[in-house]
Amino acid sequence: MASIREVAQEAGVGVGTVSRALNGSGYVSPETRKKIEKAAKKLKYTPNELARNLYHNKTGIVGVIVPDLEHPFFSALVKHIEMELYEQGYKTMICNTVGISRREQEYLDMLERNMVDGIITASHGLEVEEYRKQVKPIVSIDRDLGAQIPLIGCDHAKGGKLAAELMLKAQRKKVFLVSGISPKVMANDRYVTFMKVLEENGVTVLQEVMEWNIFSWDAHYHMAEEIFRLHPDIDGIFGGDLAALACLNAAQRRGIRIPEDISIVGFDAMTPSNMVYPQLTAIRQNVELLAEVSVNTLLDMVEQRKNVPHRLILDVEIQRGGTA
Amino acid sequence: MASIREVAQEAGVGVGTVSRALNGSGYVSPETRKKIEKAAKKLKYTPNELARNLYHNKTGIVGVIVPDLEHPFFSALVKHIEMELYEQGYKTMICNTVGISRREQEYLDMLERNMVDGIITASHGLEVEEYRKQVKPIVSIDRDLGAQIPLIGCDHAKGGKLAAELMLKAQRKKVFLVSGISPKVMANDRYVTFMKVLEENGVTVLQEVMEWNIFSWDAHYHMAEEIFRLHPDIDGIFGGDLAALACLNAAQRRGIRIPEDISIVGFDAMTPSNMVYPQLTAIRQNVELLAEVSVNTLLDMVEQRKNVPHRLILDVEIQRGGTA
DNA sequence: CTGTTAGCGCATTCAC
DNA sequence: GTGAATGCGCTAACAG
Repeated sequence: MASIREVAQEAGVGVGTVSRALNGSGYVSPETRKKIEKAAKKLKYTPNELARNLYHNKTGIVGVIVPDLEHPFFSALVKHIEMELYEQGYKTMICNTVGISRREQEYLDMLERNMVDGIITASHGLEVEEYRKQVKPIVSIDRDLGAQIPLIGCDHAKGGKLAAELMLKAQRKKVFLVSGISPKVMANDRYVTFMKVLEENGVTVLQEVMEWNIFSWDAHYHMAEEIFRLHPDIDGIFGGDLAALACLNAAQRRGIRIPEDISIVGFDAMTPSNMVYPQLTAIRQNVELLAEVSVNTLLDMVEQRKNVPHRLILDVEIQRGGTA
Repeated sequence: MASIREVAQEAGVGVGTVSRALNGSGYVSPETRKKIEKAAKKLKYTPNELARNLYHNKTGIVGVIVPDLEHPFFSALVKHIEMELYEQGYKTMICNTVGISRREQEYLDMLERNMVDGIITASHGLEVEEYRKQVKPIVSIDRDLGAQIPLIGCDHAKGGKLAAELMLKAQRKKVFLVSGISPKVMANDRYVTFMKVLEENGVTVLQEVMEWNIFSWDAHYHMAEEIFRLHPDIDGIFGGDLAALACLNAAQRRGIRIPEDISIVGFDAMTPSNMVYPQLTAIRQNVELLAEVSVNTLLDMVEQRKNVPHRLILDVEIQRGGTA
């Protein structure tokens, strides 16, 4: 509540001196420093960060945009991003777009209004053009927003290949692929590669396309039920963790033996994939690393530390479970 | 980049007029308004929110403190809090304390420095005294921080009672309770009530106390393994969702039949409880409502809309699954 | 109806 | 070494 001016008055010095003393910038004689510190303590002085922000035109806040915080992948991603940002002295403002691209737009506006110093976006409802207009720091996860905006993601193609190989090893013949609908995101690569590898080896691949911004468990479960109803003869399933888990559950409910009758492979390998029995076999992406790299790339831009690379592809690996 | 002054110059009017025209406050003649709007568009004027914040001494940001964003309950809670805050025109700043009370303290400091207008805390590592010092709006979830700070939580006692009744109905005789260690949080009530009801009915209750700020799946799983190793003869388990799911998994791995041999009941009934097979029987708290009430209570304080109640207890209900 | 002025609280010149 | 003055960009009160 007390301002720097009141402290200066109390200590009988000028505001400039108080500022220097408390911030350790510039020279202040030991005695006046003592006086100032005493005055500050007496008045319970706390610097008003809003004034600082205005002066420096910087808030130390980074915006993080995700489609759904309740989704295990995004909650883990945000958690690690927040921790990394904290290490580097930044705060995290979060936004759930829940499929509403207007919300994405509003966050971009906040960038322009200086409310945040930069943005990490993992939600992709908005047109690329809107992003291109921005001049301030943005980092994109899993979707190419043009040459000006760094892109970070995992090696989806390799993930698709690994998943396909698991199907081949288990000698599956009729495999179901649950994929997203958006060709714009990198995740699409894993479906393409998965299909390509399997079809080259004479395996039939059926496909179900889900709305790419539907993340609810119920939606996944209904889809799983439909898959088994319409295609009772499939012997393999590949999809995101949630889709895979929903299929596992639906299969168990129907008494299908796993992995004898069917192979199920997920993608992400987040915590819930370990909660089920048997544990889900899945392709794991390294969320911690993804968060760390995203944050550092963004802060390189914010603080103009160095030139940032345009795209970074992180490795993936197999989480061996009991479903494939 | 362009400031209000430049717009005023471009339009050939004063800054006050520009401010009024663009904010819709005060009267501006249609023609000057046109001029101003044209000038603003030409210069791509965007108001700098930092200056506004300084003037109003308000940021429109609410801080949300949780122990672990990756935990299903907290990720759902934060999601719904964020959505509700958004509806009311506020932004969400988040903080993962991951058990480090220093982080909680730093967020309280931000309150004092005016970086956030208020705080909703669901993390309880810090001493109550530190909270009591604060004069700005704080709402606490699940822990009593004194008469000045509104407390919101669910009816843990009823939850414990419902869980106990499930055990009684299944005629369990030796039940294991996985509880947290902190007597300061409301969650403690459910353990107390659970034990009380069962012991009154002649059921033996064993107990394992977990570090209350450990939320990792691995920790839970190891604990579950230990429980079955040391107490192979138990026929019932009650604990948080994660503990219950870990026990379910460990039981299935050991070939224990569920629910024939053992009843497992969770608390929270978050999404992962539906992913397993059979679906977990659990006590559900209404996270959406919890989020909504917390936000509204806080904003009542921030905007001084009305007197806020000291404590609010939300109802719980049984999620019927296949494990009890 | 509109232009001018005075802060919001702080940090940084520049004289002294 | 230190104090006074200037400005960050905006809003609101006050003249005109």
